[in-house]
Amino acid sequence: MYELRHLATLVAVADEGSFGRAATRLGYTQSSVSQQIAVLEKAAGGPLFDRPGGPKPVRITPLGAVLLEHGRDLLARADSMADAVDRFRAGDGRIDIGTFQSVSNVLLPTVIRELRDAHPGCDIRLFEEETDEPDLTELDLMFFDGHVGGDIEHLKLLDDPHVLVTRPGDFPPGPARLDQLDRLPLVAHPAICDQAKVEQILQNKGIRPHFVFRTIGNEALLAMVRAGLGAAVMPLLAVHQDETLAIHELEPALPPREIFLLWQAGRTHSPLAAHAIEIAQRVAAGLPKIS
Amino acid sequence: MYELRHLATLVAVADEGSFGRAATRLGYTQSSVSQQIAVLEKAAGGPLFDRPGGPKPVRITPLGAVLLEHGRDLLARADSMADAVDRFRAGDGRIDIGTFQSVSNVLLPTVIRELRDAHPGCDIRLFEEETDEPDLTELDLMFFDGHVGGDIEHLKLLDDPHVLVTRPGDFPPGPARLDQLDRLPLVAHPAICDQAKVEQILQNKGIRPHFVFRTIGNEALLAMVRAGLGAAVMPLLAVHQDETLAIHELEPALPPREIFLLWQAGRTHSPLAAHAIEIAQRVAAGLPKIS
DNA sequence: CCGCATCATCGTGAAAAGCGATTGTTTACG
DNA sequence: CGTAAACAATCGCTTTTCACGATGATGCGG
Repeated sequence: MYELRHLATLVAVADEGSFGRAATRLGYTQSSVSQQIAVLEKAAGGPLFDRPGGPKPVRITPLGAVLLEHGRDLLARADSMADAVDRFRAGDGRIDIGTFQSVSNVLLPTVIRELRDAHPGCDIRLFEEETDEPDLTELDLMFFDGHVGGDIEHLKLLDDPHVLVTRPGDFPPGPARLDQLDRLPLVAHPAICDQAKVEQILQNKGIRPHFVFRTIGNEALLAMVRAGLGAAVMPLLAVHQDETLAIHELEPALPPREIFLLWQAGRTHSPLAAHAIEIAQRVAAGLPKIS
Repeated sequence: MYELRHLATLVAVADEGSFGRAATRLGYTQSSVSQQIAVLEKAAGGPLFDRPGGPKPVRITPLGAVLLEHGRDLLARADSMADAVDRFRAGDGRIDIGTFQSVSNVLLPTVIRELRDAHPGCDIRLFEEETDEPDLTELDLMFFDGHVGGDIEHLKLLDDPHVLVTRPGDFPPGPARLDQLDRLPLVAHPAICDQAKVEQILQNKGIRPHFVFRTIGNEALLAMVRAGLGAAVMPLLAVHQDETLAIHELEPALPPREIFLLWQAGRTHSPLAAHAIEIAQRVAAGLPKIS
């Protein structure tokens, strides 16, 4: 089998026209170059250079030219492979991140921006699926608001408290008592993932809000609140806060929505993924609480 | 430096999902595969596979995927290189042959046909230059009608006798005496190469033909003979013999045109070139004499 | 005919590749 | 819960390869 080292020697000899000069260029001795060429010639089945003898430069044979042409190509590609590895280790490369529309309206953009700033050459791909059973096999990382079975490792990023969102005049300022939700007209997310858990808890407490509208879109929910259709119980991070809306903590507090970062157990992270995890953790820790 | 052997192992492990099965496939032992991957991992600077332990298959890491992708490409190209070498040794490849219009009207087509039949995949390139100083540096072989200085090896293919060509009625059948050429209207090649030597000899003997037309084209010369412009003294091989022309040997014979096959001294021939030399020699030996 | 430049070859020591056996770990199955 | 099976890592060892320095062979130029 041909080896790259031998081909590098072949190229050096062809370039220099001399075994000795090729040896100098490569940091070998002349005899070593002779042997390497001999190995190649045995593998190729014929002489690769004509040795005129004396001070005349050696000349490639037709057979040698065949090997030389392919050899140069191979070496160039081996170099580009080494480059690709170096770039990857430096943080370049691709990362596939899974997310959910209902999550990370606040978190993800910040993480992505920091990641891009740190690794300008990287290729970040986002995959958004609304499902209870995420498929991590094709992803490096995934944001998710709950636990997941299987061979998954998870890192808890933050607790996102549920709040009541109303029009400023429709509800007395300050915290809201949970039982005040009973029979209240509410808009909310569809009853999947985290929302399902919230409604289960309310039901267990005998609290029956009146769900008048459901949508997956956070902005649509808030628009409905502004339009007076009803109030909203939703995770704080899903609320784009401004003066047209009033935020009320709940008492007693509902269990917060827990936001996790997931990845397949036992998997070695790319530098990019490792950095993304670190950034996500830091950004999550620095998020403002209820304002 | 990465070596092809290591990359082949990497690919086998990735394909098989197991160090042991990769070893079986490659004819190694499992421990050897472990070591090869370890070498690669040291070169790449990180793990290339996640080893879950137990019967679970090993899985490529992102870093490993980078190496794997390039490695497959490199190995495929190394294979194609080995193929190219094999094909070359079997007689495929390219051959560059130099020729002259005034030579090889008979010889070259036969040689080319035999060569193509024996090596259907080969690439034969012909270079025709009318010059007294042929340049062999870019050619594998060259047909030529004379000696050449420099580092040239030569193989004499055949003696091509000079003959007198006339219209059947214009000259008594049978051999012609050389002195009969004196003052005879002749058509001939331009006075270069072989033709120059012929005219030198005639002049030394005091024989002064009357050259009424010169052209490089053999067919044009013969057409002029048919048209009655004059007779022609030319090498036999240049004559397309038919009943419209009469061929006369010369007495005493002029030194024949010698046709050589030339190549640069000390150069290793490709199988194709070696075969071409052998064919040319055989075809030349089998050529018909004066008919 | 003798230096000069060059490549081939040989002997030696070092590095590596490969192997077999063993150990440790994880999974699957009773 | 314990055991067997599958698997990779590791260790000691042998064989092969690699690289070197020295020496010999060859063709060229004065």
